[in-house]
Amino acid sequence: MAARGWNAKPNGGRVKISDVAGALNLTKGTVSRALNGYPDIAESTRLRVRSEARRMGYVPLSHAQAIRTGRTRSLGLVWRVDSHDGHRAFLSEFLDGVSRAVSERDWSLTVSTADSDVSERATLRRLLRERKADGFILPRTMAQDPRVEWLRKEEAPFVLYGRIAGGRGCSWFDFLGENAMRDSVLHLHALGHRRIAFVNSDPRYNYALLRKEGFLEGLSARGMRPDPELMAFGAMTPEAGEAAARKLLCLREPPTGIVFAQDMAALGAYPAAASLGLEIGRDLSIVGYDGVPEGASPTPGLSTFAVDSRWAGSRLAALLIDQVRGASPEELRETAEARFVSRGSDGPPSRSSRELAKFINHAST
Amino acid sequence: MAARGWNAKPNGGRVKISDVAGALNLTKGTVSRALNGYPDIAESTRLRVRSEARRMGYVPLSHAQAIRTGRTRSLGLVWRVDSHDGHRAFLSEFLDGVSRAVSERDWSLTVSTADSDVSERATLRRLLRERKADGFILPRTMAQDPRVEWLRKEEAPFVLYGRIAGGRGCSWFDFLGENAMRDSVLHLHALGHRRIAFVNSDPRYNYALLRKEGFLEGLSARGMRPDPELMAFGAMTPEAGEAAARKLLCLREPPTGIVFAQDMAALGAYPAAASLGLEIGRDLSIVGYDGVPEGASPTPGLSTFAVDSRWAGSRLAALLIDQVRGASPEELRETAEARFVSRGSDGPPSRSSRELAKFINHAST
DNA sequence: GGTGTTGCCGAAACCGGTTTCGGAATTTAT
DNA sequence: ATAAATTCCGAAACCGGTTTCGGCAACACC
Repeated sequence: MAARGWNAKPNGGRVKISDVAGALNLTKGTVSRALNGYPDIAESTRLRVRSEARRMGYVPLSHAQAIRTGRTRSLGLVWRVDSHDGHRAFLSEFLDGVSRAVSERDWSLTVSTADSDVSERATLRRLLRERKADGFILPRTMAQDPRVEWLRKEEAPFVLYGRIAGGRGCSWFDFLGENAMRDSVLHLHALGHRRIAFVNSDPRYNYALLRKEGFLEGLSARGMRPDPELMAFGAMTPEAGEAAARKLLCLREPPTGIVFAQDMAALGAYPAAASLGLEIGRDLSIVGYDGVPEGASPTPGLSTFAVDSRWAGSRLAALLIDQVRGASPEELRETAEARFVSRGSDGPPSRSSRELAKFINHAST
Repeated sequence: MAARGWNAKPNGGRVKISDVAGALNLTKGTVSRALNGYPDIAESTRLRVRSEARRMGYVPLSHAQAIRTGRTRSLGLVWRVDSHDGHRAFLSEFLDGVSRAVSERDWSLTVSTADSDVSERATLRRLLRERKADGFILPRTMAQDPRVEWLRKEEAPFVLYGRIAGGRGCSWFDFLGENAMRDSVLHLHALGHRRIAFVNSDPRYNYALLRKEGFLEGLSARGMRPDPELMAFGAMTPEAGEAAARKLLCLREPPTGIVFAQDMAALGAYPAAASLGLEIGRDLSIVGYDGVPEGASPTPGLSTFAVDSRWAGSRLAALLIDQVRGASPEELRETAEARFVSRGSDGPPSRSSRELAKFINHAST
């Protein structure tokens, strides 16, 4: 029969630190130090305080703490809404990952949007000045990322979604897209493809550089030498992907397999192939990257390396919280592998490159 | 030559209220009252304070205010990630709308996710107890919405995205989906369609009920009487939409036009039609609702009533802030019309219903 | 048995605001 | 001219925590 029901809920019903202190015949200062791990509290007292606080359901008001500590126990996320790449499709899952990690630790998440570098900077500044965030999650790392410089100068904690070259003092989480690109090449080679193209995305993003390396690594691992004609870049939409695919297929030696750095671009290969009378998965094999849900719709489905955005969000939040709590940034780096999802857009080539060229010329005349 | 540069930035560089007070030879209490519109401040003083505060770039720390006022100047949004309907596609734009409205007013947005009613409730409770949000935006109003009851009991401000029947003390923003449904019927009728079906979404959502009303209203406005066989519901995905469309088309008197309550379901009509040898826009006309980007991809594109999610988010945030500031909830209700986007999936019927039935039977045998 | 240490906690200042209270100066009423 | 009411601001308490400081015991040391 534990003596429950003693708390008369005088104010809004919330249990405050002085309530806990009163119940234990301690002062609020002592309770605070006990809960925050100060060394000048007897271990026995600390335990008493902990259990009583839990029993009473005491949770400190983060903004009341913030006034003294300057920290709000909240993370900031500024989402770019101007670009139309495939990332937006993952927002829901990414947010979910962040939100879970954050909630589990009794932190919270402040979200804002921005439509340009300028407004993004302004938003970061505002959130920081008003202490709405103790640190930031920065999606889509760029090769030259102005946010990094600025946050470094402000001494604000941050984690990058995506690695960055020479990232002194930077934390990140990233998927090893280069491995996926390499494996795509190996996979297509194993299926019999000998002429493999690469459609990259915008090289301003750091991951694009890495994925290109991976693609080249795959080629050289199988003794194929890179052909500049087979390397395109800047494709982040179905339209751009379609144009790139069409251009590649109209070469004198067209590829029988194309590796795309992004699913959204890879989806453009479907209309491109259709307009040339090619069947995807037979006449032309394609492999994507990202795992967007739209990849499951076409026939055959898009084989791709799927990325777990929820996991990314979750890890980024965890890393950032650790950093705010004092961990050294450079030790907070994690990577993971994308997972291959076979759906039918890849298969043994029905024709060699030369035969394919003939077929295409025939069909289009 | 205004005397700038006087502020020596003793602490973290932030201008605090006592700095403003010091610069004006006033006390911080007076400055606070001046800025917050207390009546016992001379108008001349108020102006001096305002301009000096602006000049110095003073912005109060919301969590420092919160400790006394209990309000954080932040909105809460709990996003459901369990269901797979079309709404998730709009998250990015919706967030952008909310974020803009919120930033303009120097408020902020706390986002969390939930995957069930239980966890949503728990999240709301947590955000409220920790004062992470002064009020909530509730997406996707349900006909019987437990969140409404609960928040009412807690006396927490909230706004609904979607109307609710008998919404005593409720604020909302909503698009008049019923008008879109009605207009879809009128539009198809004007094109010559005389047998028009309706594929609704989950009737647990309140908007589904309204849209059904709108559809029926359209029928009766043109003297067509509703046929239960032509009314389906529960379709929120392409798969479900496909099944519903296929079932409708295999009726003895199939519809020549189908009105879908959601684009995501309408997209299922494409494979359904293709498998029966029907050409969309000629043999079968369809009209959707929502305006998801995927609707532009198929051939022909999906004609639909597009909803401006950014605007919705923006208005909801504005309404909620007004409510937190003291406005009466029932006066904070707004609606808007969805905008018709013609893309080709609607057209004059190539055949009558009877002829269509014959054609389908012929093709499938 | 005095004298340092050490362990542990209470008291009080503090963070950056808001709000109450009281009183001086000015205006209005008598 | 005096009393009463008003206007307007300073002083100080307050919100719910954190952090510093000092001192009382208990213990160790010589």
